[in-house]
Amino acid sequence: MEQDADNKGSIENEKPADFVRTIIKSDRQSGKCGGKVITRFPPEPNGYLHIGHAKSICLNFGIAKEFSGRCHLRFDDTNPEKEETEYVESIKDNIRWLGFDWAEHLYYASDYYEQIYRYAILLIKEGKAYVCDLSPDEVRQCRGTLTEPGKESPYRNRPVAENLDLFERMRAGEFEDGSRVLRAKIDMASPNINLRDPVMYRILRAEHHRTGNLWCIYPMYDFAHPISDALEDITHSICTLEFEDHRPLYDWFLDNLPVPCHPQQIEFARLNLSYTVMSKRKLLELVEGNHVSGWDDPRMPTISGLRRRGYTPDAIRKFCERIGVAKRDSVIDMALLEHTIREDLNEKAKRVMCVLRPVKVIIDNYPEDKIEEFEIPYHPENTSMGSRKVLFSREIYIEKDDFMEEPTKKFFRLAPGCEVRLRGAYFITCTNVKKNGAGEIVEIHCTYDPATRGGDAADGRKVKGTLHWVSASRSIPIEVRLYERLFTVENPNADDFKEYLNPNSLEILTSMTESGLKDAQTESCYQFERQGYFCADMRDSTAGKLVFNRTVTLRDSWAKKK
RNA sequence: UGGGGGAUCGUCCAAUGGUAGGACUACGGACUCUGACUCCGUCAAUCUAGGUUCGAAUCCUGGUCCCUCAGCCA
Repeated sequence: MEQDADNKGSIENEKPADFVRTIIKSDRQSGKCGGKVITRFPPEPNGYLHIGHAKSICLNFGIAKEFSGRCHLRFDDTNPEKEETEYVESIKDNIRWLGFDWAEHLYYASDYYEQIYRYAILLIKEGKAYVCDLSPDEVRQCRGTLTEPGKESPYRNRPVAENLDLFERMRAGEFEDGSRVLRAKIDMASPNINLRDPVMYRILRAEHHRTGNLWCIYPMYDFAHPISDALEDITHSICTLEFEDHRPLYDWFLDNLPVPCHPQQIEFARLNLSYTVMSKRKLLELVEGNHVSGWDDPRMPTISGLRRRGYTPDAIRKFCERIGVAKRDSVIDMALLEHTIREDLNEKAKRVMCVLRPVKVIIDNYPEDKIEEFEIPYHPENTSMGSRKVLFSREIYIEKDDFMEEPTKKFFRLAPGCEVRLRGAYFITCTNVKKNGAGEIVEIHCTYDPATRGGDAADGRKVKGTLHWVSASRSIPIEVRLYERLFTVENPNADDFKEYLNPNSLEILTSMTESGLKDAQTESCYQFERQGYFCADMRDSTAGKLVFNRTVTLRDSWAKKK
């Protein structure tokens, strides 16, 4: 029994399993479903996937892998009014990009329409479903409230033959949209409102993204979902907490239908992240209200947005692993996501120098037409990443923030009379500054020490500060997009959430970087030293002008001191 | 005020009757050709009141608070 075909990626002996894995483990031990584990990720193709979906994807695909099972991708496309092919394509892309593979197990609830219909007929024949002619409004009124039971529909006890006839004519298109529904005959007095004769089918003349105009009746989620799961031989149907109340209905349908198996529904708490919103409705509003540039705006918590921002699949998967899975409502600190991407990129990203907000430095004792070449490693801790050549000249740019005319006590960057190191090049000392009429510094004058070539002093003297720099004449301009959190408050999940939009969530700069970066591939990530991690934008970069998105800043303990 | 869930450091997750532990954050410090990374350290929690027990975050009873459900959405 305990043979280890299931060892690869197995978690069975590792750190404490979450409650879902604990259930699955014990199901396997008891031999339930023959020890098989088949999960599914069932998105509705009515929007883009976000990091919350990534949690579910990692859970479902992760479990399948760990238990040597499989995970299906199934589009839950039972509402043609909202669903589009554009969304199914983006969803597939996102899942593949995250590193998961559904192999040949790609399904659509719409593939099961005929079977679902036959099951409905079966329920009618057994007197467990009926056609109801009440209007939507009347249905609502009869449903009762949280504290009062509902009233039975006057159509509840229609003869089977009449129900059969009516339902077939519903399918045939004889009735108007909304004029009738098929309902399960369960219990109008149930304290669980989902059991008060829920609607199974509605009449809806809308073109479906896959079935076109073949159908004018569509099954509801509650009816289609358990059947779809069962038809696919799903063993564990993992969903979010709000479906907990639906589980008795899920089970009722499966118990009353001759389905091949009865999957177990397990609910977990959805992901919430601080400083952002996660509901599709709110994200859609941001897109449609042009508060962001689209679903893939780098400020969006969508998979596409995170990708454009420079997040890696590895980091997202790691993040999902770290946040855990439980049943209590929670809000994950955005700082954890940021920590995870820093950790990943620290290892992977090549270091280069880019001066975000340039100010000119003139090295007065450096020959006017001399150009030197310095070979600087791409990564201080990983020589296998190689190195690049950086050109040095008499006039360079440094960061505006790296100079203070009247330095504060702990400031150990450039200031009049102070010596600093230019990364990989020379020590320089500031002699004086030139200002314009408005009092702004336009030139910083320095001298360099030829005996510090390469960045180390022959006499062993130390400097406290090391600055990044770029040759004024041999650097290239790039567009840099500095992103910050989308919202100004930790929890913007109120109706007026747009009031909390951060007006400074995007700042666009023209910056100067090493000329070698002109060949940067889109989506490649770099660390701009002392600034942060940046990623060549996959959409707006052109041959003439590269655009870099700031993925995340470096931790900055200096900024905190200030 | 019906039903279904949930309450552990500031935040997330563990501990399943036997020393409340880890991660993130924050704050110190060491190191440093990135004020990064790394390393070390500090602060910090069992919703509440009873009960069972040698022993309770865990079991029992009462209370409190939070989430969720009244779509022909999923």
